[in-house]
Amino acid sequence: MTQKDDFDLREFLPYLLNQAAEISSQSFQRIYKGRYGMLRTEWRVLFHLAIFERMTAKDICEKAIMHKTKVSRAVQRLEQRRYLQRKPDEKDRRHEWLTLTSQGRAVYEDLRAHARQHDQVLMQKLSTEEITVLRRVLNALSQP
Amino acid sequence: MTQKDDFDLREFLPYLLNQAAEISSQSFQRIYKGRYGMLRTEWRVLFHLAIFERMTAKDICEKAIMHKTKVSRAVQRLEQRRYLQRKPDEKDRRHEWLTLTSQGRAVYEDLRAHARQHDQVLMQKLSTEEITVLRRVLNALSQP
DNA sequence: GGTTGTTAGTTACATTTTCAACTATTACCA
DNA sequence: TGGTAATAGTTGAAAATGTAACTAACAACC
Repeated sequence: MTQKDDFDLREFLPYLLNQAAEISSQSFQRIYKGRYGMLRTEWRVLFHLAIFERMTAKDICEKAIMHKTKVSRAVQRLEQRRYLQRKPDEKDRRHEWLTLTSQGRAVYEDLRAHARQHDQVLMQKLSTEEITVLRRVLNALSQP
Repeated sequence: MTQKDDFDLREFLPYLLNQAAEISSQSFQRIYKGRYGMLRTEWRVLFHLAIFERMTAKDICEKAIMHKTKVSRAVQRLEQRRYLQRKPDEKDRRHEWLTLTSQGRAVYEDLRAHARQHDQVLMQKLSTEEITVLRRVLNALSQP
């Protein structure tokens, strides 16, 4: 098993990004899955609602770059657990406004604390300059 | 939909990494899916075999950080399409050595050309220094 | 030599995700 | 006004993934 081809996977950005994303997600998954039995789609929706306070499912799709069926199902499950509420828009009843309940907000605050801690650990592998560059670059790459 | 919380998702690394990985993967996915109906697991296995020439499924699991069932199924599908061959190890028949067929290699070469081109496009968004840092950092984060 | 443990890989089943079709509501425009 | 198009969101079936249990082959130890 010696390398033959001159193409180096470790330079191919989609591959590298996936690898890093996968690994950094796994440890955080243990937290939200272990504590609340949540899925990745669910914590993402929860976090967006906590941060933006009031959004429609469409808003979340765009911000989080998630497909609408994923969002729809995550919202359903969060609603079942009483982490969020829906209110149809009065003027355009195709829209539903989503907000967290106080219970949902409590879960968020707990997870946020863990997220911060989790990030600290990851960042210990990096210099402050690397962190700055990384964040800037990832944000740039996230604009499609 | 205005931001309320002081926690910025755009600083949370697992989130950022996922977002960037997702977007950068999508355009490449169009290529391998569109041209060969392949899945992400499959192009990854194909690329590993092309680069390392001869590996067992276990080797691929380790290099690519993929679960063995994913690898097992990707190998099955690649075999069905005659992209790879299996040969049981003579000395230890629990191992199977995997190699690409010439057909598999041709597919790889085609995809590799697209991968390079795809990477060029991504990198146009970044400076050479950012690219260097990004690769280094992603490799560091990929070590679990 | 036979029992127990380990390893490589597969399979079965449950959970998630994807894709396409669907409903309900509003917008557009002749 | 009426008819078509567009939009927000949901649902069902198919595909993919994750988890755990499984087989087959070898190792180690008594």
